[in-house]
Amino acid sequence: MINLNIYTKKLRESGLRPTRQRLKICEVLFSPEKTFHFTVNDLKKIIEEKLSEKISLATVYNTIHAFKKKGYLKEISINSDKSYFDTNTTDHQHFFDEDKSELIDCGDDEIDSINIKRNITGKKIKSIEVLIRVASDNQNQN
Amino acid sequence: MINLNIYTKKLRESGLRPTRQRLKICEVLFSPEKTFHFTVNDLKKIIEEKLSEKISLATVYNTIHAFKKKGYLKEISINSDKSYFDTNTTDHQHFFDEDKSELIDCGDDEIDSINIKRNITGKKIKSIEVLIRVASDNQNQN
DNA sequence: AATTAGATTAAAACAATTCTAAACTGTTGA
DNA sequence: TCAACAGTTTAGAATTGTTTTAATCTAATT
Repeated sequence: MINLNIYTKKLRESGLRPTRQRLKICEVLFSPEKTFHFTVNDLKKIIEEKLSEKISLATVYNTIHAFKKKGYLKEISINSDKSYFDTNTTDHQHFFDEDKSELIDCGDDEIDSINIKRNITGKKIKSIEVLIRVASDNQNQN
Repeated sequence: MINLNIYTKKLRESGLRPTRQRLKICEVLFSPEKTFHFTVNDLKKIIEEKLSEKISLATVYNTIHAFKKKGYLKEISINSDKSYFDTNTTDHQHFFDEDKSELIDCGDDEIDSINIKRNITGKKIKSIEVLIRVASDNQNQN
């Protein structure tokens, strides 16, 4: 399998050994042509149901965290009980569909670049995150 | 006390009866000249320590939620274990100081207005939230 | 004052995440 | 190749923020 080396490399670069479970995580995260958004539970389910590999939550969490730290994954800020991750690590923003609790990418060409005219003394900007909340027109918006 | 009527009004408009505990919450939230950011625990502590009023978490939560629903408070999206609220309900954005886990207001004049060039079919934009993460220059940024 | 609808509370329940400790496995070096 | 070690997996326990519950209390209404 051609991808195995790529996965192994990503794992090693993240400070992790390539184990059976972790390679399955890589398969899910890094083989699709398209990037996607997921929660930890989504990922666990995919691995157990589609790839028939038993995996514990702890393993999913520690691998995800290492990838995030290394920059192979991004975490998206939403007020939600769960954490959402994105396999697209390039600079881009998101819509959040409140009806479906689902993230939608917002291309750089779909939003004007953001210009911040202020500095916090002694601090450096680490990231600029934009979240555009959307919901169906006719919805109760409590 | 002049403010009592204002507090009572806000509570009633939020569908709540003005009780001793809730009036204390109002005192904390709505009497300061300046708006501020807080977590539920911050609020509980202030009420118990500064105003010497015993209050249960459940009461804090239900009151905060009613105020949020009514629009008297805003919740800020941060990836954090806790929820952050803002007594400033006008349209504005935030810096998040990762060193101190602290929100800082970003005035409308400090950021260019955001222009989204895309519509999600059948959906309406509910809000546009910008979070600018900052941290001290020399910090390990794991 | 009595009634009632809503509020308060401590404690239990809950859900996401983190931690733990024991069993297991990849890696290294003899 | 194999022993030994360091890192990994796992189930389950612990933790944390938040929500729910059910009993008691209180504000509003009569």
